[in-house]
Amino acid sequence: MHLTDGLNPQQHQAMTAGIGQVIVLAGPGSGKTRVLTQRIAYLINHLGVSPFNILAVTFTNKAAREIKDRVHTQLGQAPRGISLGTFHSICARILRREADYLPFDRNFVIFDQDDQKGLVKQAVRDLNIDEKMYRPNQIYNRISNAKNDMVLADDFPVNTYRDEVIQRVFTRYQALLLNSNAVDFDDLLLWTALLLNEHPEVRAKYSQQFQHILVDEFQDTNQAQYELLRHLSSTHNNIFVVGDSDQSIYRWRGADYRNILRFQRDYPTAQTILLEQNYRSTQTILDAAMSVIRPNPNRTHKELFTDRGQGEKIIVKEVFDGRDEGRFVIDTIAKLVAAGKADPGHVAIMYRINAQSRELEEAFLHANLPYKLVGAQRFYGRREIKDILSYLRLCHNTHDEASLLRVINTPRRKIGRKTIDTLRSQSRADDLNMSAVLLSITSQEDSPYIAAYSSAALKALYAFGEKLLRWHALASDASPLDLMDRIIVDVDYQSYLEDGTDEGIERWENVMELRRLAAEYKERRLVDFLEETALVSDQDTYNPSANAPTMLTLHASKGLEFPVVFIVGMEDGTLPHSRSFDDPEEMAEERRLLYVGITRAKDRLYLLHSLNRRRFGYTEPADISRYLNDIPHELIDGGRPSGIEYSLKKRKFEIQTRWKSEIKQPKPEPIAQFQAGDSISHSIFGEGEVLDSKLEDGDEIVEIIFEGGIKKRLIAALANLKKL
DNA sequence: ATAAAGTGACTTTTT
DNA sequence: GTCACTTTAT
Repeated sequence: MHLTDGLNPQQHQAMTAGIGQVIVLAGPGSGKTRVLTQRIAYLINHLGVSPFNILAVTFTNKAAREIKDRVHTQLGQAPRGISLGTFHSICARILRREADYLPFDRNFVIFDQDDQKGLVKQAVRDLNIDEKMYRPNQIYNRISNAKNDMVLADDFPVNTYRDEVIQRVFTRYQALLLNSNAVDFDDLLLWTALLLNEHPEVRAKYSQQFQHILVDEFQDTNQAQYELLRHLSSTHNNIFVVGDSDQSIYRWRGADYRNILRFQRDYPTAQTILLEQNYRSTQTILDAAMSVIRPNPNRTHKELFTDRGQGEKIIVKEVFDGRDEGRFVIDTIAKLVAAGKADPGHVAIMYRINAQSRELEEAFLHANLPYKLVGAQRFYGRREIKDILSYLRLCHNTHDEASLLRVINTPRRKIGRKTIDTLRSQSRADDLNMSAVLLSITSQEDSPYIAAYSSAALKALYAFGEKLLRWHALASDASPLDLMDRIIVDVDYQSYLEDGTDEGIERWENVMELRRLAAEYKERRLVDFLEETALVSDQDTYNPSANAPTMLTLHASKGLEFPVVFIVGMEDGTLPHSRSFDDPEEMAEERRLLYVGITRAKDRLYLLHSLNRRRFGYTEPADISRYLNDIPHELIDGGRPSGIEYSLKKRKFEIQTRWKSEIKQPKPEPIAQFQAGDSISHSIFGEGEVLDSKLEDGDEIVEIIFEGGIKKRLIAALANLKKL
């Protein structure tokens, strides 16, 4: 296949643009990834650029992988030597290589958000600041925002006393990070930008290597990332960026879509290319999307068009509450599938906040239907996974206090709070870190720290310290897998997890899953394993296989597409979220968020709003989202009235009475068919014994222990149980 | 030193 | 209603 096959004139223009600065403003579904990959292939094949001289940056590993795969296909071989990855991973690599210039060594660990919050808390405590007044969470946000804007602790703007306190915490926090030989997520970008800024020779080196720079999702860059790109392109100014300011949804993380304007100002000779033709959605969906985004101020309108035709109208559905919402979604999917109009795997259900997934999940569980969840309780956020990774991190870099604190008494090994406090104060007094004190106690008979402990405490510390020394020695040449196995055996992690509950078994299975991942790093170093596990994102957890509907936040939906999309919770307070009400910039972002969601849909779009919404455990009446009124009636199925004609109170009443009459319908009261002691068989789980059976909400819930000791709670009407 | 019981914040979105 | 963290009891 020739490189230019199937490209429209604008895409072709972008691909073949000369060297220099190019900005591609790409509407949703306009083939921007395609342009990016073909551009890379073009550089290599037509301009004879060595892959070694190309840098392509994305925001997620998934996007990076996708581009890499597609370039591979395009070229017929892997682009060897190309630098292609997320901002964070590219920066981590540079920092390790250039550690000599930096205040940490090349074995630094990367602190994730949990570690960061814990460290802020630590800093607050160290300084004897009231945690109630100065919430670590809030301070963490201020610090993170400052770093994204390239503001260091010394330059932190102080306007109030509170700012002054935050500045002190910031300073302390940064010192603690270095004490652990660690950097946080924000530091990866910040340190790299500072490094390039302050060391012309390093800047020249990388700028000369990366002769051609390509950036995906440019609207999501923050100040640090922008400066980074400026430095990296400083000797040649060959920079090709792709973005869409209407899809900028990470403002709260420091992203600034105005970087697009800055780019055009900083590079007045930049070529601008507009991609407006959409290859994904029906015209109806595009029209709805445009009607939602149009009211945003200060934007250049893009007229999205497609040759796919009008397609189906949009369905707007009012439901009574979250339960009703879930039932409607499931019912509708069932009907579409039965009619052969969609596969379950073609469906996405999107919401504003993660908490909304719960009621939807319950609906699926109740109906006994499978689903996929993106993000939420992510794999790498699980306790058992963090435990094991902390062990590995600690072995790799013993200075890592966050990891030490996590594992020093997990599983319980009689090292309690008092012992840990002593360890901490000793380390602070001598300006060391806690591991250094621990290892001193372990390996030096005349260690000055020994006297402070009881003999029982000393014994416990000694036992752990010795293990740590052995693992640390192993860490330099054993594979990640071997080290992990050694640790798991040495601390008997399995019996710690498996406490006889289903949850314990599940946790152990997760550890085994991590073990499988580690096994893939046989030929690679521990540091690579740790780095890649630290930098996976929720969005990377999306698994397109398995034929089941996907639930995800609107944020997580960016970059994906689905034939059928449900957007639930279209209510003022949820979408737009009430936290955004008082800031016009944030309100504009809420619109963009909905715009992103709508434009994920290829064929069918359902917008649901509920009359009642659960908040803080209590159900409250909710108002329809203002955005629904911006969608013209003719796009909506049934020509449903929108705007002021729409009488909310009347509708509320109708729906409530309808709902009541529905539930009043005499449903035959089921009689419990099973009782404790019955022997039964199940098509999947095999034979088992009933432990308990009770009626809940008109369903018979049976608790069964199957052969092999697996306990399950099943709904009798759905589980198809046979009495034996 | 640990397990149990109680308290209070929290819900926006995440590399 | 839930989680994480703190206090209290053993």
